[in-house]
Amino acid sequence: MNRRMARAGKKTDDSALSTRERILLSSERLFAEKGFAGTAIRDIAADVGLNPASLYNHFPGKQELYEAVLDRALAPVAEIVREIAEAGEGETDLMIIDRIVDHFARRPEWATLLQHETLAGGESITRLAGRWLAPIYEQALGAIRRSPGVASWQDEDLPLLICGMHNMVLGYFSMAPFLERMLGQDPRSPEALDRQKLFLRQAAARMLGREV
Amino acid sequence: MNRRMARAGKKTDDSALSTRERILLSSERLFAEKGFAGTAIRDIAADVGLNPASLYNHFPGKQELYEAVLDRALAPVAEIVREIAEAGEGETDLMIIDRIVDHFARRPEWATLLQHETLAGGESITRLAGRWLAPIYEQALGAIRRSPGVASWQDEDLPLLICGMHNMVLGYFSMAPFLERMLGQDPRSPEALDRQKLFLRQAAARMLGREV
Amino acid sequence: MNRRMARAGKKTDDSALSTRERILLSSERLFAEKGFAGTAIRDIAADVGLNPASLYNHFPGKQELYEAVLDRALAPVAEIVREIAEAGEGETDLMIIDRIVDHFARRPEWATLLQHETLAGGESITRLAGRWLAPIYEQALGAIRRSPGVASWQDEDLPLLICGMHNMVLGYFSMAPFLERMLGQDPRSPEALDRQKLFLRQAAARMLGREV
Amino acid sequence: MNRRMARAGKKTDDSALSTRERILLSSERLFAEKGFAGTAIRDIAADVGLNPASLYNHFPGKQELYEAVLDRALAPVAEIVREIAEAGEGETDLMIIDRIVDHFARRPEWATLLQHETLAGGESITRLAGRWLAPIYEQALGAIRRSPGVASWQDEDLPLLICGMHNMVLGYFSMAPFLERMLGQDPRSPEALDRQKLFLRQAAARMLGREV
DNA sequence: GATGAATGAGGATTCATTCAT
DNA sequence: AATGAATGAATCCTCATTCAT
Repeated sequence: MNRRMARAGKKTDDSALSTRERILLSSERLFAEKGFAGTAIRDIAADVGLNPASLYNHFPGKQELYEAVLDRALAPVAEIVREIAEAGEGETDLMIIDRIVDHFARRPEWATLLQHETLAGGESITRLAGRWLAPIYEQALGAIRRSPGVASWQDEDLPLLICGMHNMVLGYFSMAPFLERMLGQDPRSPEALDRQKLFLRQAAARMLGREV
Repeated sequence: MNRRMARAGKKTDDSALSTRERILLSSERLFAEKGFAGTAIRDIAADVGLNPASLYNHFPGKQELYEAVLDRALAPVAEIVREIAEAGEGETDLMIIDRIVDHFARRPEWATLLQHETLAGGESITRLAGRWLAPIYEQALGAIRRSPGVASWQDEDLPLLICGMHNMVLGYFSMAPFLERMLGQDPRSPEALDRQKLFLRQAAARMLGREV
Repeated sequence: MNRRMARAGKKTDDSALSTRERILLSSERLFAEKGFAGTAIRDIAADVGLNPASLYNHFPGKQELYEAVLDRALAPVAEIVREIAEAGEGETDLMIIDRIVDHFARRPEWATLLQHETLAGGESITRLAGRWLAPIYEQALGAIRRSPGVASWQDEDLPLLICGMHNMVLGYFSMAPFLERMLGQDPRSPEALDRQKLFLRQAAARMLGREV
Repeated sequence: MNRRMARAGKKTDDSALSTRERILLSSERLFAEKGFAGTAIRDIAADVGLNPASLYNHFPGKQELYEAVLDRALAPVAEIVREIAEAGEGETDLMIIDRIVDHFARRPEWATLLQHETLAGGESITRLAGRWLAPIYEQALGAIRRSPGVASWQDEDLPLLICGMHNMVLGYFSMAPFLERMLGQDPRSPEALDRQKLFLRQAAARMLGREV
C-alpha cells in the first residue's frame, strides 16, 4: 500500500483517483512544463508515486501516454467550438472566447501542451491539424464571417485575425510565469482571469469595430 | 572532406561561413524545431557535417551553445526596442511592431526559440526575463503609455495589451506550419509577411482606437 | 484423454484440455522455436490465452515450466531405448531408429527442444547428460556392440557413430524449415517421414556394412 | 588507458587485436554459447573489457553485431564449397568434408552459431537459406550427383543424404560438451578431430558404397 | 581544429515474479 | 483458478562529454 494522502507540495492532488487518472494528471503537468522530450517516464512515475514499470500497465508507451494527455486537453475545445457554432447567430463570437479561456483556465497546462505541440511543427502539426486545429479553425472562420463588424476587414485578413486571437488566448497562459514576475500577481487567479477575459472581449470587439 | 557545395535541401546554407557560424545556424534551426531537450548534440553535429566532439572546440557545452543561440536571436530585439524608445514620440509604437516582425521574419526560428523558452517557464523564464523580456516589457510599457488612444484602456489592462501584441507577433511564426497547411501559402513569404505586418498594424491601431 | 479437433490455425489445439496441458503445449512450441532465453512468459501466456500471472498457478516459475516441458519430451526416449535394449538381440538396432523417429515425428518440437539444450552446453548438458543423454548413450553403445557388422569399425569409432546417428535423426527435424524451402514439401508429412525413416535405416545399414 | 594485456582465463585472447576484432571474438563465443536472445550486450562488453556504450562505436546494434559474427563464420564455408565445386571431378566430395571440418575446427563456435540459427527457423532460416545454406546445398547436390556410388541411392534420397552429412559434421561440434563428458577427452583436440575426420570420410564412403 | 574511441549517467521498455482480489 | 496492478532487475540503446591523436 504505497499511496500517500494529502500531498503538500505542488504535486497534483491524487487522493482517491484511479491510478490511470493520476498518471494522466502528472503527465499533463510535466509534459506541459518540460515538453515531450524533456519529460522522463521515470519523472512521471515518481510524481505519481509509482514504479516506472507500472506505468506500462496503464499505457503502452510514452508516446501513447502523451497522446492520451493531448486528447484529454483538446477534445473539449473542439466540442466548445462546435457547440457555439451550432448555436449560431448573434454575439456568439465573443462568447466563444470566454468559453475557451474558461476551458484553459481550468487547467492552464492544457494551453501549454497545445503550444508545445504547435511549436513542434512538422509531424505534430499534421496530427494536430487533422484532428483538432483544422476543425476549430473552420468553425471559427464560419463564426467570424457571420459576425457584425467583420466587413471592416478584408477576407484575407480573417485567418490572421483568428490566428491572432488564438495566440492571444493561448499565449496568456504560456506567459503566465513571466506575467507573474512582472505583475506580482498570479495570472491564473480567478480575478486575473476575469480581467483577461474582459480584456480579450474588449480587444476582439475593438478589432471588429464594435462596442462591447 | 565532408562538405559539398550547392546543397539542394533545406539544410542551412553554409558554404564559406566559419565553423562557429555554421554550428550556430544548425543549432538555431534544430533547437527551434525540437526544443532544447529534443535536440541532440550529435544531430547538430551531423547537420553541420562535423564530428560531435568537434563542437566542443567551439562551444563549451550544449547549454552554452543554446545560450549563444538565444543571445543571437534576442539581443537585437532588445536593441530595437531601446532604439525606438529613445527616438521617443509620435506614432513610434506601431513602428516597433514592423521592426520586430522584420527581425523575426529574417529568421523565423528566432521566434520559435523564444516561444520555446517562454513555455519552459520556471528557470528559463527567470533567465529570459532578467536579460531580455523584462527590459523589453518595460520599454513597451513606456512606449504604449505615451501612445495616443491608450486612454481608452485602464492602466491594469496595459500589461495584457502588451502581452497580447507580443503573442500575436510571435505566435504568427510558430503557427506558420499550420497556417501554411490551411492557406496553402507560405506564411514566411515576403508577401505574406507584408500582409501580416499590415494586419498587425491595423489590429494595434484598432485596439488603441486610432486610424492606421 | 479426449481430443476435439476443429483446429484452424497453427496454434496448439486447446479446446477441452486442462489448462496445465495447454500451457505445456504452448511452452513446448515456443521454447522449441525461440529457446529458453528467447521465450517470454507473457508470450506463452498469450498463446494459451491466459494472464501471465495465472501461469504461476500451474508452475512455480519459468525454469520449472521449461524442465517440465523437457521431461515430457525426453522421458519417452529413454523409455524407448531401455525397452529395446531389454528386448535385446538381432536387428533391434535399426528398429530403435524407427521408434525414435516416430517419437519425434509426433512432436517435432521435442527434437528442437533437445537440440537447443544440447547447444546450450555447460550446465544444461550436465543436467541433460545426467538424466537422459548418458543412459541413452550407454544403451545405444550396448546395442551397437551387439550389432552385426560393427566389427568393421574400431571401438573408438563407436561413440562417433552413435553421435552421428543421433545428429542425423535429430538434425532432420531442426532442418525442417530449410528442407521445406528447398524441397517444396513438408518434411513432417507422413510420407516425408517414411522416406526419412527408410533413408536412416539404409544409412545405418550401410555404415554397419549390412543389407537392409 | 583501460586496456588489460594477457588475460588469463578462458576469455578470448585479445592482446594487440583491434577493438572491433575483440568484440567480434567475444560475441562469437557468447552468441555461440547462449544464442542471440541469451546474450546480453553488457556481457559481451564485459568480456571485451569495454563499456557497453563503447560497443556502439563499432556496431550499430546487437542485431548488426550478430549478423557480422554470422557473416564471418559462414562466408568461408560458402567459399570452400564453391572452390571445391569448381575444382570439380574425382573424389572431391570427400575432400569437402575434411575442408569443412577443418573450417569449423578452427572455431567450433562457428558450428554452434550455425546450429543456433538453424534452430531458430522462420525468419532466421530465410536469411540463412538465402545467403548461405541454399548455395551450399546446391553445390553439394551437384557434387554428390557427380560422385561415384551415388547410383545406389534414389534421387529423392540425395537431399536427405546431404542433410544427414551436414548434421553429422555440425552436430559433432555442438555435442562436444557431451562427448567430452562421455569420452573423458576433448573432442576439439587435434587428435580427436583427426579421428572424427577419418570417421566422417568412412561414413560417407560407406554410405556411397565406396572404399575409402 | 578535427576525429575515433571511450564512458558514466540516464532513458524507454521488457521481464519474471508477487500479491490482493 | 484467474486477473490487474505493482515492482526490482535487466535490457538495449542514447546522450553529453572527454581525451589522446
